[in-house]
Amino acid sequence: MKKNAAAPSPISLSEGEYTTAVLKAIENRVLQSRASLARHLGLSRTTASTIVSRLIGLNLLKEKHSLREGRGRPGILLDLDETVWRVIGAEFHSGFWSFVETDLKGSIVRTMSIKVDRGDSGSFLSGLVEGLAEFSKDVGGELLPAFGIGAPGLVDCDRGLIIRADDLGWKNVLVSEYVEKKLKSKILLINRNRGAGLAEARFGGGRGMHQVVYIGIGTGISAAFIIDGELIHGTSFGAGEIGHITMNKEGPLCACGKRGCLHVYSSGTAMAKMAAASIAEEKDSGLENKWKTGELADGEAVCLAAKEGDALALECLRAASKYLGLAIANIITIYNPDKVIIGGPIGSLDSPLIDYLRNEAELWAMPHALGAVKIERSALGESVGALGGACLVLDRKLSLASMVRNK
Amino acid sequence: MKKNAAAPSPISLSEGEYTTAVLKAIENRVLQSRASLARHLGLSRTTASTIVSRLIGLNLLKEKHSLREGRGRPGILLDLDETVWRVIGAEFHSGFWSFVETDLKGSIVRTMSIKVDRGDSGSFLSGLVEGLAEFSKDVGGELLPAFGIGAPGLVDCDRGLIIRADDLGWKNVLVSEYVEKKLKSKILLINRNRGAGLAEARFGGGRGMHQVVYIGIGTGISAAFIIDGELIHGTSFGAGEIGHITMNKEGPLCACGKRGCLHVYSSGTAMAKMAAASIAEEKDSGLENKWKTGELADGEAVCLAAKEGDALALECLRAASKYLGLAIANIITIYNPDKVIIGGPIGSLDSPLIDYLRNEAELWAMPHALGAVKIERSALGESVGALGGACLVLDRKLSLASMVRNK
DNA sequence: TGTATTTTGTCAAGTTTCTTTACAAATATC
DNA sequence: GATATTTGTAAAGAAACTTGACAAAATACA
Repeated sequence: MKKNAAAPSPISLSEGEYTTAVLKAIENRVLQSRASLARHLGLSRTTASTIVSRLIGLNLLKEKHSLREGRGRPGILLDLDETVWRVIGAEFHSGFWSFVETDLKGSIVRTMSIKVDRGDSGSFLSGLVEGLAEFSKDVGGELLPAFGIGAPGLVDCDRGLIIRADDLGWKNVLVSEYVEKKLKSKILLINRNRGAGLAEARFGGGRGMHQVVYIGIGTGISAAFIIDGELIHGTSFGAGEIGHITMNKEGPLCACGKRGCLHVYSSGTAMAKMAAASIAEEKDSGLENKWKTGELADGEAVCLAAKEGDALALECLRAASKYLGLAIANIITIYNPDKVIIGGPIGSLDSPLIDYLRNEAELWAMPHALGAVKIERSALGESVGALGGACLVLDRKLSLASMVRNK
Repeated sequence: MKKNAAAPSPISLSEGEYTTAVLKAIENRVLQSRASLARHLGLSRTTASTIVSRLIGLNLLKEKHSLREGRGRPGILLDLDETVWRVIGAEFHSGFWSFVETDLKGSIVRTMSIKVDRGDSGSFLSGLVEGLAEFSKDVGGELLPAFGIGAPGLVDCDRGLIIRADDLGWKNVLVSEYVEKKLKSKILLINRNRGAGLAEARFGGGRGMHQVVYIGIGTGISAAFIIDGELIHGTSFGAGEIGHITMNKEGPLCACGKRGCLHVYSSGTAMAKMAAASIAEEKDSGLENKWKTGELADGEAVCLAAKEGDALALECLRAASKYLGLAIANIITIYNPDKVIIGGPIGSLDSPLIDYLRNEAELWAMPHALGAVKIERSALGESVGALGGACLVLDRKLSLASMVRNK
């Protein structure tokens, strides 16, 4: 019988519904012995046992010490097996490719960074291929056969392409297609800020939370919304673009053509401009020296100066917080999350920014929603965007691991 | 063997994973013959056939005419069976309980409305019980044994209680517990505006859409976010409370204690106040007459006057749209929906409001997100909140129907 | 027109998945 | 130390899904 040529791809109900459920339950640290898994998932102990055996066989789970509690025979604790499989994620950021190798628990075991010399999308792609090939050589375990990539710009996750990245001047960069051809390995693409948010929600301060909002502050501002560990993409992969919400219709002109975007008030770029303007008015600041000696006073420099107590820098942060704090307050009111994580190159710095934001948000958010939320600084380090890429691979660990083992 | 007393309720993987999938596929009008269902869900034709037989046996599906297309034997089209089961939903609104009876497709076949004399939560509850008992008598089919209720205020859907309803002065109204005791039937509770949004997303203009935003405009303003037909509740059931986002820190004082909430600019209450103030300044308006003869010029009256071309009323709508349109623009930018539905007692009126809102939103939303969205007026009629309640019952139609048939 | 081709829906038989029943092992309680 | 309780696994049985076969109902083509 010939197969229907025009057949749509089947809606896969995931391989072994219960197997996925068991893995998820253990990841979420809900319950851990075979018997408690069975109760929790409404399965017989026997079935839970056979599923666990299969997962142990795939090196996805392992047994830990016994759980001594209650009356009868103690159960054997189960946990993700972080000793065998390894995952590679990558992120492109300000001219560099960063790579991370993680275990199944999302712990980073190795990193690498390479510079991409030119700014065109071709160099971006070849840099990625070379970096992945190089970085894959020294993997300290078995590699799950996929790479998760955090890319700049508007990303079509389904088709694996960058629809456009305006600051870089790119359009329709077919990342997955190109890299998959070169490396014969599945490529999973995501916007780097959404990836960072996903990583924070899964492995950072958002762990175990219900609705997480990640606010990434760098040269721009971007958000990610994660519900029960799943990212909200939006209809055309644009959910989270808070940098260009309008805070003030009569505000300064933004690069996007509109007036009064959040971006012109609270981004790293905005902070740097504000500092420069103040310095031009010859206010006293530590930044002045650097500025005069030719160093670029970017948003990060302003934050670090603020941390040292520099009055001018503190004023810049306070001004930026007024608008971003209000935006966060409104997001809390609208969306009722249980965690807001402030991250990105600027947001994750140890500066007074987080306190300013919290104060401002507490002033304007609705009490009921405010009572349910915690606003925290990012807990994960530098490579969080690449870790976000790794999350995409980890989502598929069951099918990837069985693919490797069955061939 | 005694059951574990402290056992948490099992995560039911829904009864028959594939059965649910088949029902969903037919609801979404994706595919309709047994064979195409099988392909779509990755099942054998035999299994699809047996599942369909069971669903037909439960009167959830029925066969329609044959599908004549392509080469071979034509498949038999399947559709929801709207002739047997009936669902009852209810909504409380401005002192009235509204009831709807619907079929499995969410079509309203009968309605009823009763007045609740007093404003206390006791009368609210007894009115509901009496209304449900009364309305259930004349059901034109078999009743799915649950009632879906759209209630005012902040609703805990899991526990079936109104946490609080500030405008009514209620706190901790245990709706489900009370009604279930009286009527021996399962009660499913939801906030009436979220219910309305859910109904619009499922059966109104949001049908088949990915991410729907419903904006309900009445005396207050409230939103609902629906992704793939599922409502976003928020961590503490507060998602959607856009009435109290801050539009202007120096704005007028709101009843909530903050300044410049969307509520004080764009709600029905705000429109009415604006109109009254303008009339006090003796501007010319059709409203003036009604106002002077003692009729309350509420937001709906303002909208209707605006529709008739009244200059003063038009000005009120335009002013209200400036803020609400901006809020909608920002929601579009942040959330990237494919449909924004303007509803509620005021939003669903045939007035110029929708055009004003659209114009304003188009001015301020990010082009990429704007290109993906359509802003439309509510398509469903009056009883949309009660229909939202019915949605909750329809979500459980499989288990409810099999419960009835197996006992 | 008649025959070949294609696709659907269903039956019977076979496979896989999950459950039930039973039991040894490991701990707490009395 | 005896009893009660809970865990993990094995063997047999039940349920769910697949395979292969076939009649039925349409189109395509000679």
